Amino acid sequence: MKNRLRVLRAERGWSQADLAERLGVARQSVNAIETGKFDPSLPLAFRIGRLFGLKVEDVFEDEGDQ
Amino acid sequence: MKNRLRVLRAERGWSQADLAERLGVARQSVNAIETGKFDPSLPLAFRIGRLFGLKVEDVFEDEGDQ
DNA sequence: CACTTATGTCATGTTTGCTTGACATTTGGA
DNA sequence: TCCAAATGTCAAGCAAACATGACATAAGTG
Repeated sequence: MKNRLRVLRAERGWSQADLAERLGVARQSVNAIETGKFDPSLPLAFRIGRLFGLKVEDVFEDEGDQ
Repeated sequence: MKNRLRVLRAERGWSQADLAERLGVARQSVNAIETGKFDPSLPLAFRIGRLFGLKVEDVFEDEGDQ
């Protein structure tokens, strides 16, 4: 499950802490998602999509495997 | 987080066990998602969308609250 | 140089997603 | 009516998604 979070965030000039605050999660959670340590929950994925004005599919790319 | 899983499944004449097998999860997990006990993980939400040929947003409806 | 900001990471703990196994209830068909 | 399939639910356990706090490092800026 790859994602474009780092690019989208950088485009807006936000730090990981900025994004975390807007999403209502910890900074470490944003970092972990960006660095691929784990995938967000579905509710969080929806909040991310809503924040960037994108569909979930346009932020996260399913790799089919598993 | 509401979802149309029960309707989509019924349209295809599948039991919860049928759907669970196609998704690679336990029957109880399908039941728990349909009855709103918890939301699926993001990877599982993608598998569900792919199985029904729909976008995640067309299966799950974010209620904004949390 | 000293200081701040951003990022990465580790450790520990709680909550949630999901499992297996079991059992009760409902529903449909023979 | 009897039986089987479908559904709902509970309990116990594991793994993943969070949280908090701490620390290291790199890069910029005064």
